[in-house]
Amino acid sequence: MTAEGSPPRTPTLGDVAKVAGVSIATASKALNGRTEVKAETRERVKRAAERLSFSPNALAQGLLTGRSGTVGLLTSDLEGRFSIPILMGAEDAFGSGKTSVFLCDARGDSIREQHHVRALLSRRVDGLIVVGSSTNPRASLGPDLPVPVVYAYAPSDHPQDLSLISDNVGGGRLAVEHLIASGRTRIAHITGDIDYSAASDRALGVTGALEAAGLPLTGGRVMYGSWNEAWGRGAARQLIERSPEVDAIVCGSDQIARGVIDALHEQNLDVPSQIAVIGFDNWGILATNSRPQLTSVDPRLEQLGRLAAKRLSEAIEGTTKHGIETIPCRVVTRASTAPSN
Amino acid sequence: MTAEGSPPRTPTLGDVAKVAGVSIATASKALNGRTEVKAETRERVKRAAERLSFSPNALAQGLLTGRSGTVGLLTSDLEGRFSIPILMGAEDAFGSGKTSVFLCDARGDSIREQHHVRALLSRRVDGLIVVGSSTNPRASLGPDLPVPVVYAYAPSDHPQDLSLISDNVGGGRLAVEHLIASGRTRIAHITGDIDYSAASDRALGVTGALEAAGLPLTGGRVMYGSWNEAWGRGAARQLIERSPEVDAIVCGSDQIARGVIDALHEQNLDVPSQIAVIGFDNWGILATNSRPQLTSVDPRLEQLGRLAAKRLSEAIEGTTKHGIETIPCRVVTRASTAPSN
DNA sequence: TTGTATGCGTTATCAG
DNA sequence: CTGATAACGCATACAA
Repeated sequence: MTAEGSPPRTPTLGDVAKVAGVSIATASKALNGRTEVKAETRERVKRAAERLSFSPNALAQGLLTGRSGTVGLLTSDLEGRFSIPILMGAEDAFGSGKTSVFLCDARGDSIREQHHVRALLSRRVDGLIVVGSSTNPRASLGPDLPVPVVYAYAPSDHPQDLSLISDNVGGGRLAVEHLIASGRTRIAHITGDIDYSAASDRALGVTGALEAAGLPLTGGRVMYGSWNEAWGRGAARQLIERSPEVDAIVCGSDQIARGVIDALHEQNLDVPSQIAVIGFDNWGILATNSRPQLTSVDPRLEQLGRLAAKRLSEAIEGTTKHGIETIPCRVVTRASTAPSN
Repeated sequence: MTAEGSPPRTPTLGDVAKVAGVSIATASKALNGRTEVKAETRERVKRAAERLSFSPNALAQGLLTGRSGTVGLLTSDLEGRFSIPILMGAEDAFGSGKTSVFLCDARGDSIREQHHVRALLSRRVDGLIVVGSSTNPRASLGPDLPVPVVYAYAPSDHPQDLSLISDNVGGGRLAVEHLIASGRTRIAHITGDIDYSAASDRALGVTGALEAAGLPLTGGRVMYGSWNEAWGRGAARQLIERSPEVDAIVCGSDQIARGVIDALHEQNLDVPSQIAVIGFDNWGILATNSRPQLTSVDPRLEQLGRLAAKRLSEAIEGTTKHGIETIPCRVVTRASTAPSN
């Protein structure tokens, strides 16, 4: 029982000092591992802190040091499957250290975004990560923010900003190279909305790799459409009708790939023995539930998030980069592209 | 050009006061809408603040008031599809107001969780939301935290805590009632791992509603298995073999439902004219890409998140609740359960 | 080696 | 109506 109904505030450094029988300054030095403190005293202070379950007030520390140890993560569509892995990677890269992440979802509304930026700045975040909802460039937050900003997934439209994106052209190329290595030569490409750079960039990689290998694009042209299964089904049917010789299909997304596989099954075409299918995104829940399981190009979004955290930390420390930095994709091989023989 | 190489610090209230030609105290009152300020003075201060793009230092405010205006959101599996909508709902419910959300992912590791809790407490969050990764009860953070805690999705195992969950029993009931209303009478139930209360609770609702309607459970027993498409396919095949009279299947998840529909198509059974299928979770990407589109029981996770934010705010204001609070599910009707005639 | 004093940016109290 | 001044909790320069 404590002496006189003392209010159960959360303990301060002063409380620790009192218990340890030292001054606040000494307590501070002891807990922060400064050398100018007798070992025995340090022990006493540490025990006192332990006993009170003292935890330093980060607000006070931040006020004093000018560093809050927090960053803002501004996303445009949490429900979208792209933000999440990036967010996880970033949170992870920061998490274990001493910086915490404020999460803000602007719902694609720029007013709300401004609102969030203001709130974040008011909380004196040390930096900002802006995660876009598509691969298309997005409006810059502007050059005159008081803290560094890193853009991930959707690059900023301002070249002076630092943007981190995965290499979609390279991803398309990887897909084709993987299929060729699996013995395929009559390769078609079914993808999403042409207005998305994710579609056009991947297509660029696909056609480029085919050219480099001296192979034609089966079907004669890239089949642009929508990012969903229905388009995958429809496009696959068209393709089979017009180019029955096709032996592999690069799909612009895993959803499209699911639709494609569905349609091929309907036509009694076996995957992969007759036609190989490779998706894009490596979205686990789709790829592993597919029958057969779906080989897919992985844009490594989590790694993108990690890199964003890293670059932001560097910028906070003073080392600023500019322009667009790209990270390579990789192919995750599953059953849908097994060699046909 | 500023007078003499003045350092471009972020402006403080003092700077605003100086520009406006008033004292700091007056500036504070003017900006905070206190009445004891001449209208003309207030205008002058506001313009000065505007001109300097002044934003009050939330750290200082928090230090003074003892309220940081932040909460911690502790999740166990960000990649899981359940945390995200809850997180969105919570972020949304707080977001527009004056409280910001710290996001922490413990990756299901209780050590990491403790670590995060400590960090959050150090940042003087005003409260905590703990989002579980399954519907099964999880370990309480304990009764002696200095801030209120609300558990969402996974209830705490400590009855004194407040837990918010969706009504899975009711959801199972709703599914059956929906099918009966659509003219189905020979209803089976294929669901996930029996060790998940999500499975057993929903099954309870299904069997309860059937009994109440005087109908048998087609297939004779609840078919427990795994939460994936493969099990849906396998179970559906078994079911058709053993109980070909079945005219509707309640699935424990949308993934299972996708597998079920897939298997039915393989057997040339039409959905919904011959067999209706209803899923659970209302996971958009699965439900709307299914063919036919999938009717599903929506656990309203986003609303769960909103409620969590609301309850936490109330608790922060001093009104604490205990025990388990349940929110009702709802059926989202799509093509897969259209009446057969 | 330890303690005292100062200030970080704000708000609230009180005196002018 | 306005302006000094004292906190809030902590880290440091400096004095002892």
